[in-house]
Amino acid sequence: MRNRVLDVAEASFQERGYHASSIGDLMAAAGVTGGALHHHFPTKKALALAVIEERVAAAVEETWIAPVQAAGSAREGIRAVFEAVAAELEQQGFVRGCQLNNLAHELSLADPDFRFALASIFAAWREAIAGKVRTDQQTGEEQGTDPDRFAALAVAAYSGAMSMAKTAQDAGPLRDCLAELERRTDSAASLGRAGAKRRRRVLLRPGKP
Amino acid sequence: MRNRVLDVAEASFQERGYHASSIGDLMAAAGVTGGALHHHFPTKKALALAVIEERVAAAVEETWIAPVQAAGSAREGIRAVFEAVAAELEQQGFVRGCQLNNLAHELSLADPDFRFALASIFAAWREAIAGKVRTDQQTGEEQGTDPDRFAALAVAAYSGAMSMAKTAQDAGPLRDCLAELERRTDSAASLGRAGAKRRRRVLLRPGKP
DNA sequence: TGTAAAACAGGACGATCATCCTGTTTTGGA
DNA sequence: TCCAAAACAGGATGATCGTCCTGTTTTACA
Repeated sequence: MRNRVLDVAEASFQERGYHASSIGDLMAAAGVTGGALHHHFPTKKALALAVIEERVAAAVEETWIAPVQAAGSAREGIRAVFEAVAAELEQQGFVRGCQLNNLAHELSLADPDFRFALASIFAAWREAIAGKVRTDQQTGEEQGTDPDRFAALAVAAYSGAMSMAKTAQDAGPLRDCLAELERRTDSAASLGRAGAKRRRRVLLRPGKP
Repeated sequence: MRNRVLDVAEASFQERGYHASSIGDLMAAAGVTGGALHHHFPTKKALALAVIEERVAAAVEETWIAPVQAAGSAREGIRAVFEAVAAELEQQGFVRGCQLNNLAHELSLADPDFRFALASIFAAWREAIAGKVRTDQQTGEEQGTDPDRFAALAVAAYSGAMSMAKTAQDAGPLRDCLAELERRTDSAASLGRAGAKRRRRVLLRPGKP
């Protein structure tokens, strides 16, 4: 029951945002009475904090941290995630945006507790990438790379690309940013590999809302 | 009077967001009665649309488009904007975030009218940078650069860095991303210029909220 | 099996929200 | 000067919000 509430809250917060998600809507969607919800989550803030700490953090872990750590290198991991997310968005035909960024924009200034919880997820995300770069460096790669700065750009590029993709309802910005990151990587590594063909721009069909 | 309403709405939307800004609060802050506000803006949506089209678009024009077009090159313009914004944030000691991104996250999925208005601002922003790159290319520079992809990455990196800066209340991500973008630029251009010294991390004092 | 705590039901509560209404004042052109 | 339109005043209204309250049921353990 508690998990059913978290399920619908997670989905509603991502699609409608925190303030636009009313407790009544969540109760109806989860099939839960007021008393039950109030028992597990005394306030709406408590519910949102649980969503952030239990669901958003897990989503970042699943879609970013684990794949990057499992990849052959930080750069390969980043490319894999960008491509996987872009492909998923194009397949489902709708861009809901990044859960972490959506809530970060709406709640960071609303309450310090929200901000701290969200900031720690950002920090873990960045640190996972930076740590992977440091691992790569032990094999002689990425010698000229500052791990923290590299991680900051990777996270920022993804977050910003998702923001554009959500607004345009088009996964194009993700593919553009990945291509530009890789082109620069190629040049920096002096590989001189020919740039990829110009991708076709996929216009997504509008989704549910 | 109409402008006074737009002033407080613009500020409140950026600091608290759309849904958390009540008409009553805006009326009190602007010193405007309900009748006056309803005369100029029949609905809250109409008010937000006016803020987006008249104020947010102007803010992007002022802080990004004009400086980039006035700069010696696209890369110089981008660096100037990143540094100017980072310096401003550190000086005022508080990160309110990017107006466009804040509203884009909260409103893109809420209403198609909002989404279209926000998407056109993103498009103008990207096109201004891409256009500057094309101008640079006429002088022989940036031959290997795809203007649209380059612009996408610049906008995404800024948007994402601002998102992190807002959540961390620290301008560091902006400086990190700029440094990483420039390092890659240096390598790509084979200039071999020594990387900038590691910047000091400025922890901003908490602001008003 | 007995029992205390946890989990859940379902409605009540005051506050706040966005909108709309009927008037009054101000403005600008004839 | 006249007058119609725009600008503004200020309260009314119904809906919806988040929270809380009093009971009932289920669970876990001794």
